[in-house]
Amino acid sequence: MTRPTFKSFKEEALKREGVKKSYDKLSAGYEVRKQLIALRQKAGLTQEQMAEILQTNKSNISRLESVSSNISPKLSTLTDYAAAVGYKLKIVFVPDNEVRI
Amino acid sequence: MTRPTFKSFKEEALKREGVKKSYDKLSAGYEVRKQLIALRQKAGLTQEQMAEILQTNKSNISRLESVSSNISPKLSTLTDYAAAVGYKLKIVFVPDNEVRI
DNA sequence: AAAGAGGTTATCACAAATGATAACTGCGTC
DNA sequence: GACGCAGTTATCATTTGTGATAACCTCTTT
Repeated sequence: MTRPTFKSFKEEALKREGVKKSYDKLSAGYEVRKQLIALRQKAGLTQEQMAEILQTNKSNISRLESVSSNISPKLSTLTDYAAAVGYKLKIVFVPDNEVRI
Repeated sequence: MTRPTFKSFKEEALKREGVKKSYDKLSAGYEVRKQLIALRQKAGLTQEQMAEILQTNKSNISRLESVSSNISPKLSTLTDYAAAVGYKLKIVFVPDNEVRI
């Protein structure tokens, strides 16, 4: 065998992609939404008040927080939301060493 | 004074928003892009190889990584990118206790 | 039971991110 | 200098997130 180069790397990558595509988008999104709700509630705000601060409508806040929503928000949307309650966003990339069955 | 309620909270929030709007979008985006590039390079991949894994084109990868780009990527875009190099995304909300002049 | 508060869902219009193609730069190599 | 490699930039088409409005649901209160 040659040393691990692009071809093998790509296969591994695609394996990850394939297995986790739907799962990831759901879980990542799910976690974020839970955090959004928690942040807002900790600040003691309603969706409507949140909407007022962010100069939008409560329905949009609801959609953003909604777990069943399968939209993938923009980074700036999350940043704005966080800023509205006095937080900032930190994006961390963690190695994905999970065992695949 | 009454206890701190929505009105005062909103004023503070808007202050944060106003001061940091442009700054935040730049800095947050800037940091992320630097991380993206670092991740890809650590994996020893070119933009073109990255594009192949993600089944897109190298120009799109370049745009995503480009610091001068003022787009705000979708969460799923970052997640996919990270997954391609064996990482997952963790989004942390940190209190923004910075001193404002 | 009527009214209000808090949240959800549907829909439409609009803005913005992404996909795709092509042309270009800079750089090293032959 | 021609060639290939890595990355950039511009442009257009398409997809998708977001803004806005309205109707609805569930509690709670009166």
